[in-house]
Amino acid sequence: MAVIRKTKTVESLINFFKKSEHPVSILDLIEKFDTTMDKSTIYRILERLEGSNMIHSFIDSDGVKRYAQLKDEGSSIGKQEKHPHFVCNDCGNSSCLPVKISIPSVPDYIIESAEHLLKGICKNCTPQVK
Amino acid sequence: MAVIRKTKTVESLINFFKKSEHPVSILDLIEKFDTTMDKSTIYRILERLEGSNMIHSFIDSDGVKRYAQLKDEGSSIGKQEKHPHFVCNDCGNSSCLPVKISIPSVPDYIIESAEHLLKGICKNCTPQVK
DNA sequence: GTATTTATTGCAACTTACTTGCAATATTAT
DNA sequence: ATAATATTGCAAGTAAGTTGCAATAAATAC
Ligand SMILES: [Mn+2]
Ligand SMILES: [Mn+2]
Ligand SMILES: [Zn+2]
Ligand SMILES: [Zn+2]
Repeated sequence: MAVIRKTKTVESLINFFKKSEHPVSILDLIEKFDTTMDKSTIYRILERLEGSNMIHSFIDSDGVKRYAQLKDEGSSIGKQEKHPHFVCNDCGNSSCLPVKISIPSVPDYIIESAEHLLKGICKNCTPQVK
Repeated sequence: MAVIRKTKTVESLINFFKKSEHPVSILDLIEKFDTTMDKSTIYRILERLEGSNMIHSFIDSDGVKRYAQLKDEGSSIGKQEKHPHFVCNDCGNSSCLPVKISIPSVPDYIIESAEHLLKGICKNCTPQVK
């Protein structure tokens, strides 16, 4: 993986990820940076950022790839090489989950890694008792 | 969901799934039935078969949807509403796994369902001791 | 600083998975 | 057999993602 130059477009994207609450799809980004950068640039930058582990991605249940920042030291999730992801059935937002899911051993298969997508209701969408 | 008519194309696909060892992508099917049916027909039939629970699908780690038959009564996996899937890093074949993965409870989230994609080496690709 | 090297960008053209409208056809119901 | 309607093939369309290339901007060497 080649050097990543600190161009304006790269910095905008990095800043965006620093502030972002939830993983976003490429189309979200293309729309958001509509006037500022070309979609091919966005595709290429995301590829580089992921390749150099500054962001990570997962595949949503409809096959859409979503990108999220790699949180920094302080964050509990930052350390985890791999973590499950969550998609809210209500608002559609997704999240990185700071939990570990254990895999049972499966006869005839050697499991090397796993991807988990949990679905349900996020905190924002949960009816609250006042 | 409307009635599913037993047309030649539908029967071909059902037969194919009955014999199939592994889940297949739509593109696999389009190629396989290249001369026999139109791709739009394949898309539409798969939709109907899945809608009436005769097949099921999952999303591969590269976002590709793969379809597999719903096994019949005898099969251990047939009964399971939900099961994890496996993709071999070596041969690329995928499988339905007849195991249950337990989900830890996650604070602030209500988990309603989960999709698991395990990756590793399948039996065929495992070096065997003679 | 200036010159040099090379990564990155925007643009337009392209590829391709997937969708859609519609008229013709095949199933199913009567 | 007739009528009703689900399904099909085809051709055209949509849109996500890719690519080549010349212009530009970063990083590096001087
Ligand atoms: Mn994550
Ligand atoms: Mn399965
Ligand atoms: Zn929500
Ligand atoms: Zn294998």
